[in-house]
Amino acid sequence: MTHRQPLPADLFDELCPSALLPFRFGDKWAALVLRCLEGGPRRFSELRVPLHRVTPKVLTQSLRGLERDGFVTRTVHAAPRPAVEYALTPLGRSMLEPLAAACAWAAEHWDELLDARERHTAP
Amino acid sequence: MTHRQPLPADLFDELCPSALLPFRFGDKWAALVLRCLEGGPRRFSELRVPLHRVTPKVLTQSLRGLERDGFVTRTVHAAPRPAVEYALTPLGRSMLEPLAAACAWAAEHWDELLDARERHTAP
DNA sequence: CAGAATCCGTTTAGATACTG
DNA sequence: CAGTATCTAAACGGATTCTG
Repeated sequence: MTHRQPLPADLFDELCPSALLPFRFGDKWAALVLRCLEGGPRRFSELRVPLHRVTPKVLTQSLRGLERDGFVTRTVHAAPRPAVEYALTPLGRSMLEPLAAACAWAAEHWDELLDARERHTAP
Repeated sequence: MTHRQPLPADLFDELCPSALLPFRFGDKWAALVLRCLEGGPRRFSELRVPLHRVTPKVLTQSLRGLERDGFVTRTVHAAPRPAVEYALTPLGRSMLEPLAAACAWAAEHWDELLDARERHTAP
């Protein structure tokens, strides 16, 4: 016996798109945005500080995507002064847990990955 | 007090790229490929079956990326007959756990997300 | 068998500047 | 303040064809 269990005939029927979703549930910055909202609602300009390397256009895109998928809400306050607040929905909040697990993994294995990458380019 | 804790000044220093990594650690199919290798080494043509919707080029790209980052190994066997086997490294295997958590989340909340998306396009 | 080569269309990101 | 508008560049994904 050279091989163990057979693979399913079509992984898309089995896993897709659910398996893909958490890894591509939006755009490049979605994960970071969600984490920024962990501590409570934030305004656009507040989010721009930690994400200052993301242009406003891209940040807006990201937020729109997350809003569309039900991860965050967008609330406009006219008074006392113009402001827009983004907040996590229960769905968005429920995503924080697997997200944190993935981030913890990354933090722990980041070095190994960099080593592997370096070894690959300069053997 | 309108707001809670302050956000870090630069999320990139704090989290990036580690926070981004698990969500974009390669390409679109990387997660699926890793899951295919969970049960043991597989040959290219074996992987093509469950991933038959991915063209060989893209699958190769994916595998090369995973190899570069130390998630999988690529072994060429000349005898008894030409074959190439891909297998998980310990690093790749360690990724399976957070991956499974994320997939479980997706399976559980997939409906909610679809609902949200539908409600958004057709309110 | 296990890809490589080529071409191509779409999506995504980023820079820059401007506005209700 | 909270974006929008434009433009450009790159990445990504896919179809097709070919090869050691």
